[in-house]
Amino acid sequence: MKFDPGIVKTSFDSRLGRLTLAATDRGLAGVWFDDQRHRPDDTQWPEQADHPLLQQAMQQLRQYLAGERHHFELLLDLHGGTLFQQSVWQALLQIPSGSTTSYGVIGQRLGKPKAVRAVGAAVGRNPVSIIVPCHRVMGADGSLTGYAGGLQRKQALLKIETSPE
Amino acid sequence: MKFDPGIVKTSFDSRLGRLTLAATDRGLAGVWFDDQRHRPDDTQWPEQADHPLLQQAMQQLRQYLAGERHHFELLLDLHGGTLFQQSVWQALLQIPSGSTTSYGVIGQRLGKPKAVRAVGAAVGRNPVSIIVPCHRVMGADGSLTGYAGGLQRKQALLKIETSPE
DNA sequence: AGGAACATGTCCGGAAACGGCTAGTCGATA
DNA sequence: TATCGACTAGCCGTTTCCGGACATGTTCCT
Repeated sequence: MKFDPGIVKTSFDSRLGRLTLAATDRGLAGVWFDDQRHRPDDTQWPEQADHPLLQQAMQQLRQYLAGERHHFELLLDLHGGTLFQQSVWQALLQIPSGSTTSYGVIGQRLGKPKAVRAVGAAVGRNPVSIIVPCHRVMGADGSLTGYAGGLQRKQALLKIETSPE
Repeated sequence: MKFDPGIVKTSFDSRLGRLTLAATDRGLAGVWFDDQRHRPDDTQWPEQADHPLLQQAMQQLRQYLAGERHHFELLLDLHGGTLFQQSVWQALLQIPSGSTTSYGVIGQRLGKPKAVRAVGAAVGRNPVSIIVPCHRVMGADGSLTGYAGGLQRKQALLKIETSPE
């Protein structure tokens, strides 16, 4: 995955582990757990903790993880990634908080009912964890399948979203 | 490769095999392992063991191989060889002891980024082994590629240069 | 005079492997 | 029967890997 040269980042510790956020001049481009899979090499990206968008994102994430917020209001930059991946990520944004769907359903919505595994792969490459809700995708039978940040975290996120208050 | 008619030579046994040294009145013109490739026919060259330059070279080589010396102070005569070859050999002299470079990098430095194979060929024709450090050239991926005196020796030389003391 | 061979590196195309899947089958249970 | 678990074979975009073609200066051989 390729990222803008003008990218900047910052990190903070959350209840689910340390998170790193990245932004381009087009919007929020990434949110990764430090130990998750498919994490890009961000060693060359300059740190800029006072970036306004990163500040907003950090605050909204804190609120969300505390159960005080259910959806995000942030400008996203999902330009990295192939066309197919982008369409999958867009589909993820349609899943309302508190509900889930399956890889097959997403494939159907994209008009490629048989590209199920490909959907799985694309979901796994989602660069903006939590905010682009890749954790709301389950197996067709409702089973907790996979998560780049570990099933533990996937379950925790779902629990936050379905908690009564 | 053509050599001066006034050339003289001498030989000695080293830790890495028997070495033959040759000098013209302009400087040290050659250092070859007896079993290496591209070795000139020196049968007609007169032996002159007490030649001062050859004596100095021999001593410095011994010190180097013992790890007691890291760079050489000798007058070199690299007139044999084409213009291109000479430019390559000059480039070799720029590589500091203890570090390495690649054939491609040398090509770029010479302004001929695509003449990589030619560089390889020229490096292989280096007449002054060890002192003109052709052994400090690796493949682009860091692989131990080739050496007229055998990869065994190439590795041994690199090890000497990177040894702590 | 002409062609092959070299101590390489880059690029490109195609083949194969790899997934955060699914639906179907087949026995083994209660 | 009805259900469940284990196993299988398709499905498909992406990534990775491998093989070939090409560029370049010199030498050696015909």
